[in-house]
Amino acid sequence: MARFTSEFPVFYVTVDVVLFAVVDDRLQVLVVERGEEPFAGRSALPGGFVGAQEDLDDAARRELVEETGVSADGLVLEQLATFGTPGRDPRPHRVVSVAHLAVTSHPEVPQGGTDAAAAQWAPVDEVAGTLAFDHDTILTTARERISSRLEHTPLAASFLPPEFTIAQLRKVYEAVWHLEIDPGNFQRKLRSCTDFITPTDKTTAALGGRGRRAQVFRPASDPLSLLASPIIRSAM
Amino acid sequence: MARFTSEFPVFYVTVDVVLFAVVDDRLQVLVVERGEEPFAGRSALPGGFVGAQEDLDDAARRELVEETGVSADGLVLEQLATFGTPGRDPRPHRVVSVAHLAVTSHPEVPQGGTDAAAAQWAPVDEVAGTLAFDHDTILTTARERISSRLEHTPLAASFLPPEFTIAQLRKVYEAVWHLEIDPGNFQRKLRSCTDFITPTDKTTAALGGRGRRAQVFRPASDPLSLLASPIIRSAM
DNA sequence: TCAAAAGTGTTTTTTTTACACCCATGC
DNA sequence: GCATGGGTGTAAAAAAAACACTTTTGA
Repeated sequence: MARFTSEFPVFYVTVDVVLFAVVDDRLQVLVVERGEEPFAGRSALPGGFVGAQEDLDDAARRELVEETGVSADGLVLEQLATFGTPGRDPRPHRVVSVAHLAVTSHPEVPQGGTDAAAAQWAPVDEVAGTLAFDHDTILTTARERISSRLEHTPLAASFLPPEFTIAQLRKVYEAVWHLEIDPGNFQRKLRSCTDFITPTDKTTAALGGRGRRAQVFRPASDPLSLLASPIIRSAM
Repeated sequence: MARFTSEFPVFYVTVDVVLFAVVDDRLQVLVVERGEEPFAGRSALPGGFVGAQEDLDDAARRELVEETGVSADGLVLEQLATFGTPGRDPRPHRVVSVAHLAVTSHPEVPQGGTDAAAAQWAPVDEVAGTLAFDHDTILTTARERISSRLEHTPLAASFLPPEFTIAQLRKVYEAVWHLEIDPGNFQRKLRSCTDFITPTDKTTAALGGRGRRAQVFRPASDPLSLLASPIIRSAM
């Protein structure tokens, strides 16, 4: 498609996306099964080549939707890091991949139809160590980043629908950080962060569980920016 | 040099380096004066094209040394972010730049000789807003990252020679964070972080100032890893 | 009535901050 | 001596952690 002649080396540039969600109280990542060599049949992160006039994060969003069929609305996405070691792709040409971190609150995968057939959610702990290319390294980097983002920004709400309870938020922290948090202290702490969440006038309808109905909250500011200032300071 | 024909778009990949040092108790950055269009005569970050078989951080280190003549030993370098918006380089081809963050403890610039003639240290506050390409954006990103690294890792020692006093370390924090830190509290806090610094049996010889001689410290672990766990928690 | 989840109260512990004060040294 | 920077002491304030306890609901 493009022909290039130059005095400098040229590269392919791809994007890969680590899309996280909390499903069944566990941190899960969206992976696709590779249909072609190299690594045919192995799991890999969704991703692909960046268009000639396409911005990097646009490419990441596009590839994610194309390859997995997840919906792009409300999807939080930020650049993670770039992986460019010579030989990271076993094919002859040099491929540099700009990895992105993304979070979704509705972790469905529309089965059938497009490429999405090969996409599925997998618990991070189970899939770690099994991925194609250098995607295990990318996944590790992404886990570190997501932990840090939860500590320093209001990102946790991005794992949840627009309205949620404090207990749901707590389960996000517990899933990502892999520890138990005292419900009472968490309650107080989050209620004091008015830049993070604001109460609505609703309580949970009789959904599912027993126990007292919980107050419903919303993120304090839309759009929920990844650039927000530190919110949560310690792991409790 | 390389000829490429492909069904996918191809890119040039460059590296840019934001090299910080603390000079005269101010955070300074190494910039080069551009000799060619575009942006001839303007200041820019040192950087250049990645070699066909070269790793990204190797390229960053190489370009830094080639363009500025700083010594590479003891240089701490980590990937910052990748900038690839179409049109960020006004020339016709698409150029994606992988920016790196670096810190040096000996901010000399060997004058004369190679390309280094055009390199100089400049206070970050003064140079911000004046750089070529999208280098102002890169610099802003780098400042945020360096602040964060100082808070969460033992990176501050990388600004100093192998042996240093607590007051010197304090001045690094003050320069980067742009605030004053209580010397007494800082002393106690740092002395309690035994993973960060360890005392030597020396005190400062009669160097420069009046006042009591200070205890000399060393980084606790060599090599001083950027991956170390959080050290300093609040800004005091 | 009992278990489970929401939410509040209270106490203890730890960390942070402010700032007074002593020590050592050059001028 | 005295100003300057190094370093310690101490107490108040704030934050974090632990955990008992009350409330509200479904079964």
